[in-house]
Amino acid sequence: MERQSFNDRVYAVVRRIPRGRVATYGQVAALAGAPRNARMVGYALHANPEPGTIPCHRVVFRDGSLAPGFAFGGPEEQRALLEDEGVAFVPAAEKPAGAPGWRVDLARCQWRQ
DNA sequence: TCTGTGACACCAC
DNA sequence: CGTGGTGCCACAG
Repeated sequence: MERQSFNDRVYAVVRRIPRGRVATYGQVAALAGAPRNARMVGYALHANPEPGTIPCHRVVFRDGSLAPGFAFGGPEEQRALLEDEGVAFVPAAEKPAGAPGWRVDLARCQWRQ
């Protein structure tokens, strides 16, 4: 049972993310029990995303952006999902560049236990 | 058994 | 301020 790999624990944390809220890889990693394993979190979701069970689209970068290219087929699709859940977005002009044009407002929608 | 790799995060220049 | 490189740890071959 607790024999579950780190990967499985990550899925449990991601599943805990409430709708309309987002969490960063680093936060998920911390909740999983490894603040330094942020990389592992992404690897875990990509290794076994279990579509429909794990809302990986609620997991974003520390900057509020998403994984370019590995999202559901486009960050645009993910943006639509998050917006539909009630997540607030901010234009890239509001913050440093780097994102495709928008970013999740972590200040308002970052999941807090 | 060991090596390589990887949806990140942080620091340095 | 922007970009690049490194570090971390666990899983897969």
